[in-house]
Amino acid sequence: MDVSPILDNLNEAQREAVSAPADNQLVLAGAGSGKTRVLVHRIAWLIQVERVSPYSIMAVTFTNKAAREMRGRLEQLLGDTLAGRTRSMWVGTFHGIAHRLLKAHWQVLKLPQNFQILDSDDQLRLIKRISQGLQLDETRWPPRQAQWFINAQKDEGLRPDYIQETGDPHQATMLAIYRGYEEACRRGGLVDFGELLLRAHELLLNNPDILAHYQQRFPFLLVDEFQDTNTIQYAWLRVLAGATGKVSAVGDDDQSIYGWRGAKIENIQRFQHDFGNVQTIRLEQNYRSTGLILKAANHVIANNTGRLGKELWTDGKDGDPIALYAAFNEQDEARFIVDNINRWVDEGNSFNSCAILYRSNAQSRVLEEALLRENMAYRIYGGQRFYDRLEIKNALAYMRLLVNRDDDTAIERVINTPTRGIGNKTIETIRLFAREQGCSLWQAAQNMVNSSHLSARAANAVGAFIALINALDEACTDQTLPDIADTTLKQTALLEFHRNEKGEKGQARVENLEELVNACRAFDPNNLATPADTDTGETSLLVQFLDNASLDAGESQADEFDDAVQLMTLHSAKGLEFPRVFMAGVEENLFPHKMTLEDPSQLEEERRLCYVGITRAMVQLTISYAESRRMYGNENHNRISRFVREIPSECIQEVRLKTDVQRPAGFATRTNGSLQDQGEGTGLDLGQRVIHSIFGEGVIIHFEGQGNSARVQVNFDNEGSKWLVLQYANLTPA
DNA sequence: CGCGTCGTGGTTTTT
DNA sequence: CCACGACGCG
Repeated sequence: MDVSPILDNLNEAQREAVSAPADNQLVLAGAGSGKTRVLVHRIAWLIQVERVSPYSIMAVTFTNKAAREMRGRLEQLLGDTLAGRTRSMWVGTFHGIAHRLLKAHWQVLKLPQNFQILDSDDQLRLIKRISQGLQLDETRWPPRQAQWFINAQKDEGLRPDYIQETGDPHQATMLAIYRGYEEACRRGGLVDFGELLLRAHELLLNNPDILAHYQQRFPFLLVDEFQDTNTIQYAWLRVLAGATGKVSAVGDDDQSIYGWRGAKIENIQRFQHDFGNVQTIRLEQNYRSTGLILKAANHVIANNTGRLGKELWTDGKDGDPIALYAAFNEQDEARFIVDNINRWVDEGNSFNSCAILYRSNAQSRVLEEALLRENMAYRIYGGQRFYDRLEIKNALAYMRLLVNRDDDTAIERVINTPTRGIGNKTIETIRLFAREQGCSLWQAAQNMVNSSHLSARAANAVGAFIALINALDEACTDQTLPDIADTTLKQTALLEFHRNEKGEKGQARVENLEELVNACRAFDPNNLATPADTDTGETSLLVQFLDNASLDAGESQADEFDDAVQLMTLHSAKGLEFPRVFMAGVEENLFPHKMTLEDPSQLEEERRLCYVGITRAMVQLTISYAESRRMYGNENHNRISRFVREIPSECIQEVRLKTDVQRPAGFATRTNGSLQDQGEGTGLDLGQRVIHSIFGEGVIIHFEGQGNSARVQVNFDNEGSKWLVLQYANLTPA
């Protein structure tokens, strides 16, 4: 067997990981160390050298993107040898695979065959209704909090009956909502994300024959991003592996940034204990960043305790030092970044080689405004995803009703969208009736139209709705998926409804709806992140499409190929890399965020987030912070983040503006603005302290325009920042 | 039912 | 400060 294609071009550690004995292994893969590569080559090794059938391999990831990438690269690496048999391998997300198990064993689980997946939006709506049903005051018991509670319990594998009651009234209320919610899900055949995992776990735990089947089928399990597994995922994996299954766990404890939503970094250590004979391999050679960037990252993360220990290194160049810029305020910071991008692009680089990373989404606004002012194309990641959009969810709700009339969440969503005279009053009456009868809203509505439970007008409207759905169903029989979508949009008048919406919003929504039809046309069940078994022939294309829409929300935005600056939070940057990275707002209280300062473990997670941020940069990293930042309406003076202080000074070069104006103490010397915007010839300078007869003292933060129209933005100590026309402002240096 | 006003809350996000 | 949701009026 010629193993060279599998082992060539791997470094020693990678090779060791790929060719390790077919046993349990833990691969600690540092940022940019070729993790996916190792995973993919490991699978190839198992198949070609260890002669493991692809049929016996399961590979689990967290995101659909990662699953798709893995499958793609796998097919690329051994497409020929496998001759299409990659399909028999299970590659997917935890949720996708759990879904597949539930679909295969719906009868055992006492689920309706076409159970629907509840996304977090649907979940929240449902919880709201449960709370209302329990007569709870929404301000005292915020549905969001209940949702958080329920999901946290499910992540820990806890059903209501297993939760220890503490006698705490708050817990009691949350539990009551949880119970009501579970009942509603059971009645409606609804399964939320946590439930998918929980059920998949229970399926194996409670059915020895089924467990034995899967244990035999999958003697080899591979898990990506192991540091992100939560309690239930870990438990599921452990059950599935049993005494004989071999697990390759790949992850990086230093990049664990999802503890706040249940990920258990400890699972890595537990894995070493719970699974026998674990060989641990570290991938520390980095192929992404320059030496100084890696040095900075290593020093920052070294401040965390309890690490498994890893140090990135490169045999590449040291590269440029990290640039550090002290901005006056967030506007100045944004302008600085934009200026730098301009210069970078002037040097022949592309816009999409630049990423601006920030801790919280609120920071993006100022940055966007600055980019907009410069007419610079940008793309924000992590916005609303395609299948999460209101208009799309409405359309999907209609399509769900075609599959299952008893889907209450779907009815709730569209019974009066577009408006058809079924007001809140009527809906509430139907809900009440349904609750009394223990039936679905659809059944209740049908019943009430035929009896005289409703006013003539309401009965008319509800009857029309029922007729509409039935007629739509009829019209869609035997139609292709895109035709079903198209017919739905037209017959329900959704398209019309949004077309009549005023403003650009309606326009965008119509376009999205048209895009939905395209998505239906392009839908290929064989090309999913987690493809269904070939033996699920009973499931209609429509059902598969709907399931996929719930499990894979689609990329947040199109225009992937535009040359645009990339904006995103540090969290969503994980796994990505960019030649030029700007980390903005690196200040105490913002990053680390002030909510984390009290708790050492949360603070360490912030530090890992910083580590993730630094290691995104390939060529040049620029860190900036603002000495003054407007947050929630008032001015904040934050100190530079402790994380910056953890970077060795030889890795950093402070950016200073060339200027000879004296600065008041406390302000870093200003640097590098674009020259025409610095108020030349006005006797004033950016960053200068000035006095205004009415507003008092402040600092100049912007210049704009020339001559008579020249304006200046001054950040006044007591009045906030204001734009003034220079000619009339009568500013004197302080 | 649709629009306006008031009040509140405001890390991070995938599935 | 600003965005979103609840509530009340025409």
